[in-house]
Amino acid sequence: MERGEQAIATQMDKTPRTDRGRRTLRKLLDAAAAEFGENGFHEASISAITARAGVALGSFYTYFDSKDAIFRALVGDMSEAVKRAAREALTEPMPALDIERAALSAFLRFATEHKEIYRIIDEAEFVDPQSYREHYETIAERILERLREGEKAGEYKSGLEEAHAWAIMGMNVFLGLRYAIWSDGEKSPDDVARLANDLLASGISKEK
Amino acid sequence: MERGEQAIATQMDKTPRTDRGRRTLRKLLDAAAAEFGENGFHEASISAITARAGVALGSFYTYFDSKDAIFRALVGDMSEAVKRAAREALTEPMPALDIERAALSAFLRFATEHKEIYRIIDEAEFVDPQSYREHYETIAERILERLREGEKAGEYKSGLEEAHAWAIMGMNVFLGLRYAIWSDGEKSPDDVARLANDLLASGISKEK
Amino acid sequence: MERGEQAIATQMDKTPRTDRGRRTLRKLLDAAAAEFGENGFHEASISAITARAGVALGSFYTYFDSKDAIFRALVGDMSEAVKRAAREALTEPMPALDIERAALSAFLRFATEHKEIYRIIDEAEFVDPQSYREHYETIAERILERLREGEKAGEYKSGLEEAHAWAIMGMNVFLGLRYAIWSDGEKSPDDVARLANDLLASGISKEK
Amino acid sequence: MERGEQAIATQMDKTPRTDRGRRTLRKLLDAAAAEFGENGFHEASISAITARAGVALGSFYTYFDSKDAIFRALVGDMSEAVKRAAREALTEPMPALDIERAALSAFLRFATEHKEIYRIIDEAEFVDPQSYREHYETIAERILERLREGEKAGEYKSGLEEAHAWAIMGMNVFLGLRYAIWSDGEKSPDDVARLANDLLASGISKEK
DNA sequence: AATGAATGAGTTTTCATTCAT
DNA sequence: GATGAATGAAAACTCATTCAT
Repeated sequence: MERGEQAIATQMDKTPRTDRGRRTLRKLLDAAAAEFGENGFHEASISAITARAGVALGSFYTYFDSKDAIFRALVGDMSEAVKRAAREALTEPMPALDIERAALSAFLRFATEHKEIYRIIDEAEFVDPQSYREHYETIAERILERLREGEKAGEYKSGLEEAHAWAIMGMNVFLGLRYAIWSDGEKSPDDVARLANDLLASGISKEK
Repeated sequence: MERGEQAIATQMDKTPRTDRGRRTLRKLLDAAAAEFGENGFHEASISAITARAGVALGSFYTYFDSKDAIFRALVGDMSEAVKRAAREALTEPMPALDIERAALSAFLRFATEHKEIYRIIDEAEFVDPQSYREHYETIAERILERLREGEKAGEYKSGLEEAHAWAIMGMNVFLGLRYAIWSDGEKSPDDVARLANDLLASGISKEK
Repeated sequence: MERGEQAIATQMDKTPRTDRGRRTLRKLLDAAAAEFGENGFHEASISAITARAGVALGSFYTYFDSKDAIFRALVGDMSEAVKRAAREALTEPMPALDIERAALSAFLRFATEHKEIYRIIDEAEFVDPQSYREHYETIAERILERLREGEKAGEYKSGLEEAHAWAIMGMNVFLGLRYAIWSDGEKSPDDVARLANDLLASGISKEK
Repeated sequence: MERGEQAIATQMDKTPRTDRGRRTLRKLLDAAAAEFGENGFHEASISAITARAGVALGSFYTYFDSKDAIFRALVGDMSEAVKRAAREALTEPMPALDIERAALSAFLRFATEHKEIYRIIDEAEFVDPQSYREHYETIAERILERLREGEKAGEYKSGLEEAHAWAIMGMNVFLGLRYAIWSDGEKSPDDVARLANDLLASGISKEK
């Protein structure tokens, strides 16, 4: 969570004006990520968050209007972080397929480091449906753009469309669930990504 | 929910002995499915469920031990129903790829009819993690079995493994989310299934 | 508070269905009257009310939706009780002036018995302004009607109007404050009423 | 609120020493009058007052010891202001009855201009009962003095006593409530005062 | 079996007041 | 004097669960 406070704070017009305030806000966001990740939105209590952050209960409300508000801030934050992780893995030009592989690999690595991301984003389906939907729609769009570019470059078949993007995203998400969250490292991110990339490239049918 | 009471009740040793009892149990399950589907586990209240079912609050505990219990029963029920829907679509022998297509198509149809499954199963991640995990693990196993059979039959490449099953399941789930839950019918289940089947068959790379 | 539960309960669709329930509702109303009377709305707490009533905190919400709700119920109840006290003093036909005297006397007696009435109705100005206003408007109307009748009967001057009713009500309310609430009985209700009645009858100017 | 800071500040030994300080105190008092008038004591918050006054939250405590303290200061201030308004209307010698009329008229005018007095003084009943009582007792005394003078001057009947003063005060207060606070100007202060004066002079009985 | 009243632990939220800068 | 962050006690309210009838 290296950035975001700026933007988040702006949305709340509770922007801290002092340095001390900025430090407290940061402590609260980190504590909330941990709490929500470990216990889920409903089990997490404000007082657990403030205890973890080492501030008084009331201080929470200096920075956020409600439990929902900090959750929403966090979802935006994580959503941004996931996308950034992918973006950062894609700096240099690569063949279209390699881009997908690198993106998945980066995502798996990120999810392994931040297992709480699944809980938090999944729980948004219930706590803040709009940002849940936006999260996936944005990612699907980005994938679709890449498909179009690969198509234009003659590396992909023609006729690719939104549904392909959702299919690819689904693959990635579930591979992440299985191998980043529920696994103890039996398969490395690169191995999983390579395997998925083969599937994506040429499917599973036996070539005749 | 055409069946299930028997099994559910068994899990609870609160099997109703009279006809009247069986009717009440059924009313409660249906009401719970609707409530949990509309409002999610935490927003749903026992009293809302009993009100919907038209029975007294206290009667709930004649049939279930707790709020968790009825939720768990429901997850099992829906999980079972999803699998059954797939199974029913797969009675006659078909080429391996066609089986996958038919299964996806059946799932999409089922999800369209029962939009509440997504909420209920997704929420199990938080309320009853074990059955959430079991749900997906069971489905992945079934897919893997089919992959192995297709492999044996020479229709699929060799080297298919668990990860492929998870990738396929992820595709299916996200296509369901996008086209069964969040769509107003812009794409028919069959269209989506065909498209996904092509991807599965031969991937997206331009063949040389 | 001899009546009212019926009406009050109706307004809340939380009508108790059993006898036990009706008894609890009554206990809560009485406890609330005492609490609000002694401590005022804001100092009174739900838990103090339930403690006084000898029921559990949660039971409060079986009968009322909020602290406001029970207060409102109580204001209606007391408002009704004040009017009833006046009405009961006015059963037999009397000369117009005597009616006013009897009404004031009855009011003073009632206020002496139920000192909490002032606090509760006065506080309605802040907690439930509408019923505060309605309370006084209704009483003023009743007085005005009586003035009109006395006028018609040739006992009162002509030209009496709403403002006279408010003036009379103000006299009565402040005499009640001074001699029913803030006095230790130095002047009997009848004495005060007689004195006010003289003022009302012929004013304070020296007749020429 | 043209004066008072001096006196108020004295009661608090927090008298501002600089000009800037005096300006801040004034801003706080005005803001508090507005807040308490609009929202009542309990709904009003210190932070709303300081926000309105355009000063920092903490600055409040440079001038007042507590929320109660500023409220009490305000009640004293308004109480004083009401009396002053009456006093100012009574500079030249007049017949006794005319004095009462002029006093009422002045009061109604004042209340029309400062509708917040009613809320603030009425709320004192709950927040600071002592000053509430003092407020009315002082006014009643003043009225009683005037009655005695009119009596001595042979303009009033003999036998007038405290109760008459309270009756007159009640009339005035309720006429103010009805025609200064709850009216949109349908009746001018002078009209109301004249009408009340007639009632006071000779009552409502038909003369024989 | 059914009913609906009773229970009370647990949570969010508010806000007057204090304090460090 | 001014600022605004920090504090924590206090209170309303919810609701799963129990229980008497």
